[in-house]
Parts: sequence; structure tokens; C-alpha cells
Amino acid sequence: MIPEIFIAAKASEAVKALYGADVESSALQVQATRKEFEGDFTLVVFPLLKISHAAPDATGEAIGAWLKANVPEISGYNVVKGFLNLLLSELFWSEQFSAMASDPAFGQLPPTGKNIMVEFSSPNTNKPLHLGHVRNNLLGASVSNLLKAAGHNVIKTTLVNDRGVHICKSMLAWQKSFNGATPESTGKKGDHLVGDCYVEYSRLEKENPALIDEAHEMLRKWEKGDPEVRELWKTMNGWVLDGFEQTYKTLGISFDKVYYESQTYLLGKELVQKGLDMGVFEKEADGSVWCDLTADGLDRKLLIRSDGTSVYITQDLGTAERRFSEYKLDSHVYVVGDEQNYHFQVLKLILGKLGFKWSDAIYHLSYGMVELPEGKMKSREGTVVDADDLIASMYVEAKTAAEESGKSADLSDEQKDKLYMTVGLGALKYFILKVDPKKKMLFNPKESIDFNGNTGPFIQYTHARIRSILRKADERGISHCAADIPGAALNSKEIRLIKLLNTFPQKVGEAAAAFSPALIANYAYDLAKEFNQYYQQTQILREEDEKVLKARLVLIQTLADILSRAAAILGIELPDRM
RNA sequence: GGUUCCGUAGCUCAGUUGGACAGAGCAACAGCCUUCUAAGCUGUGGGUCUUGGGUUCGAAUCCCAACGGAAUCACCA
Repeated sequence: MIPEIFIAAKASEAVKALYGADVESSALQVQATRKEFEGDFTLVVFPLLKISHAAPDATGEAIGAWLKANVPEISGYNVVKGFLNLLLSELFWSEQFSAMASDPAFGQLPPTGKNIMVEFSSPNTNKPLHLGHVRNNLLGASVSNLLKAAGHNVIKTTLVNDRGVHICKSMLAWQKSFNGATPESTGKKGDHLVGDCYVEYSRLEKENPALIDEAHEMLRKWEKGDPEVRELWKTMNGWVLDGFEQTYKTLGISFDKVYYESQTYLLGKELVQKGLDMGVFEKEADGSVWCDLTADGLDRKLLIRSDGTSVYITQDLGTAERRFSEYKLDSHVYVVGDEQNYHFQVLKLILGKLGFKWSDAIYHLSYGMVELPEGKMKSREGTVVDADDLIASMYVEAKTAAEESGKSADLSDEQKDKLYMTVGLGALKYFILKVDPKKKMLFNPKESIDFNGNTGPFIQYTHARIRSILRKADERGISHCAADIPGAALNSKEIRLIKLLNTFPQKVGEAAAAFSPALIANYAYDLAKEFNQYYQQTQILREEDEKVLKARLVLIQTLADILSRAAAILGIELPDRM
């Protein structure tokens, strides 16, 4: 049996030899005695895996391998994570902290030169947005921010679903029952008015099932360019899009390029011909065109109907091809619900069969549905949570909370209004973005979205607290900058904070690779939580040692900045006071 | 039925590439505001990580099976 002290000394030698970093062997010894192993396993080494300060590339495996090669007495090794980072970072935090504090772009990763298009939102113009769309929009916007922070060129886009029989249904109902009502005449937001038409259509169809034929007839007229139908279509779509625009603006959603299905739905037909020429598609006797995917374990997929018209996927093939060539895309992310997993699987396969190498660069960001306690939202049962209503209620909640606390009483009405919206939206956005996009999520309308605990307002509040301290320091004329850091003795809590801050760029990278804003949300929460504990136990401004005081101010300043950057990725604004 | 995804505290969720006694928030209970904002902090209770096998020194994590749930498999979009 080899004495632990010997192993520990050798392990520390290994770290020194491999990474040039000093580690106290006594610390390793603690670990070596922590567990007992049988046989060849005589040493526990916590890897340096997560140590960004001293040895970013360090791993327990490497250390073990070094020991094996250089210390024959030690025949084996084992790897346990997560300890040495604590030891090493204390040796190197000062340097790291200075670098972090003096770099205004800290956390912004170097440019990759890659063009990534993100498609999200893609609404239907026959009814207003609901909670499901809100998740889609927030995810899409946030993932776009995330990819930008990771150094990519991002092109945000949406494909407005502005044609089809569902649109005609709303139009038909409007003609039959709405007596020329307009958003102006009714004072209703355009998307809601058209949504009412859609509901009315369902009622009418129940009375007269033959109505569906009229809707189809209207669609045929639309396709032929019938002026009257086109005019009405244009008008009603305009109403809806105006309504959406308002909601987008409130949510902070914008696009670099908007596609309309009415202009793209014929795309893809030439690709079908190409596929036929290549022999990867086949034409039936009735004229329909199919792609055989049975070799991939899937069914045959229809691409062109027997009447010669194209289907949904045909258009998607065409738009994908056009986008990749027009924008020289390296990648294309589609933010679409998981109900369309099959569709995207097929889409990628077919594009691959057509010989497009970039088919692998298509990523379907498949997110789970938002469900209510009683299950899926159903418009027919009136259980749909309307986006505008939800936002309005978040505002009211924020207002109530603020008035109860009495904190922002001295603000002007205008400032209050902005603050309540910021906080209400912060709560909503965080609530939605903190959960893993892939998972379905639950929303209970009876329980309002929380403002305490692991929430958006918690992070906003923490930021406001920090800014408040910085304001006070400013009033007292205490200046501070990164140069104040070296030599200041900081306590272990402060070092923990610095370490956490220092992982931000890495977090951005991980989150971007996983297309998961949730990782950023959780990071921001950890950061805020950590600060609040620190705040509780340390009177920051009471410090008498000027050196330490200034270093602390740099620390919380950096903290506020990183918190803001993280929140910005989520599309959440952090107020300076609340 | 085929395919894919999911199952962690009463509830909502973390726990990425296997590692030290499984973590937060909400809800419950008990504390902390003459001191930088109590939307905060501290503490207590609450878990056979759905179940059963397997791989491994070591499993919530990887593999297999069962059970439970979701989505999807249109000449709809």
C-alpha cells in the first residue's frame, strides 16, 4: 500500500510538470484519503477540467497518465471531478479578474464568420398569437442573441403563413357576419378581430357544413388572382400584421427578413424536377410525385399532388435551397414545435438525396408544447392563453407588486409605466426561457407567474441593488477601475463570485452549442443568488481598507455588467432601480 | 402497431460530456429590516432520481427490458 502522502506529492508534481501550476500536495492528500479503492485503484485525483484560470486544458486523465508514465509505484488512477479548481483559482483569480474587468466585450466570443439563419415565429394570419407562439418567439429571439454572442452572423427570419384555406375561412365569415367591421370601427386590435372571424366561421360551418366548399372556392379565386378576393385578403392580412407588429414590439421581437408564404408557396417545384431527373423521386401514373424513404425506415413522402399542386414540404425544400444560396448560409436553425419532428427529419433526408451537402447544417430547434393543467390549449374550448392578455396581466402583477413594496413611489408616471412593463415582461420571459427548450412546459393560468425566487424579477432586483450601491459610491466620490484589483485581499465569497463570472464566456459557448437559452437563464440565476448571499453577509461600502473597497466596487460593477449581458441574451432588460 | 421524446421533493424545474452526502424555487413552519433596496437572506421538514436487470472502482447520467405519459406516422399546414 502506497502512502497517500506520497501519492499526493506525486500528483502535485504531475500538475506542475503538465501545466506549470502549483498545487499544494496537502490538498491532494485530502482527496487521496477520501475514498478507499481496491486493486489497482490507489489514487483519487480531482481533474483540473474546469479550471480556466491555471490550466484550462487540464484533465484527471492526463494527470493519471503522467503518473503512470513517471511514477511506477502508482499503478492506476481514478478521476473525480470538481475539487482542484477551487484550490487553483485562488492562486490565479487576481489576474483573471483584472482581465475580465477591463474588457468591455467580456463574454462576447470572437467572430466565427459563419452565417446562421434563424427562422421563428412564422404565424398564421387568421388568429391572434397565444402562449405557444410566445414561447416560439422568445426562444427564437433568444437563440438568435445567443448565437450572436457566440460570434456568428445571425439572420433572423420568419415565414408568414398568409395564404390557404384557413385564411379564406376568416374572410368568408367576415363577409357574412361582420357588416364591414374594421379595427377602427370596433376599436379592436386587427389580429383579434380576424380571430373573431375565424371563430365565427366555425360556428357558421356547424350550421351549414357546405360552407367549406365556399372556402375552397374562395381559395381557387385567390390563386387565380380574383381582384375582389385579393383585395379583401390584402386588407384583412394587413389588419392582422398590424396587430402582430404591436405584440412583437412589446416583446422586443424583430426580423431581418420576412418571407410571405403567398410569395414562396410555389417554390420547390423545380427541385422536384431535379429530383426526378436525378432518379431520387418517382412519378406515379396519376401524376403525383413521391420520394421513397423506406430505405431510411420511413414511409414514402408525397411531393406533388396528382392535380399538379405542391404540398407543404415542397415549399420548404424550395425556400431552404433559396436561403442557403442567397445568404451563403453555413447553418439554418428552424424554431418549430416538436410536433413537426417528423417533417424536419424528412426535409433533411430529401435535401440530402437531392445532393445538397448543407442538409446536415439544418437544425430543427424542436421545442415542447406549452400545456395547461388540463392538457393542451384548445381554441375550440376557449382554453387558449392569449399573448396580449397575458402580457397585460403581467404588467398588472408587476404594478401590484411594486405598489405593495412602495419602492418606486417617487418615480414619474412614465417611468413607472416603463418599469412595470419591464418587470412584467422579465417575469414572463424568464419563466419561459428557464426551462429546457426540448421539454414541454406547464403553465397554470390560475397561479400567476412568480416574482419571487427563481424568476426574472429576482435577477432584475439583484441588478437594481448593485446599481444602487454603485450610485452611492459615486455620490461619495469613490472612483474605481480594474487597476485597483491587484493586491486587494478578497474573501472566499468574493473569489467564488469572480470564478463564477469568469465562466461566462464558456457558458455562452455551451449554451450556443446546445441552442439552449435555459443554460444562460440558470447561470444568471446562480450569479444573482450568489450575489445576494454575499450582499447579506458583507457591507460592501463599509469596508475601511480603501484598496479592498475599490476592488469590491470593480467586482460588483463587473457583476452587474455580466448579469446584464446574460439577461440581454434572454431579451430581458435589467432596470437600474425598482 | 412503427418511429421519436420524456418520467428527479406535494408542485414547477436544475443536475451537458459517468464522480464526493441528489440541488434550487414555490408551497408549509421558524427567524432576520435604527446599517448599501426584505421582489432579499438564514434555518427546519420533505427523495427507494418510475420499476427491474446490466456495464463500471463508481450510474439520476451509459445499455437492455417493463410500466406510465407525449408527439408523430395525410393528395393538412
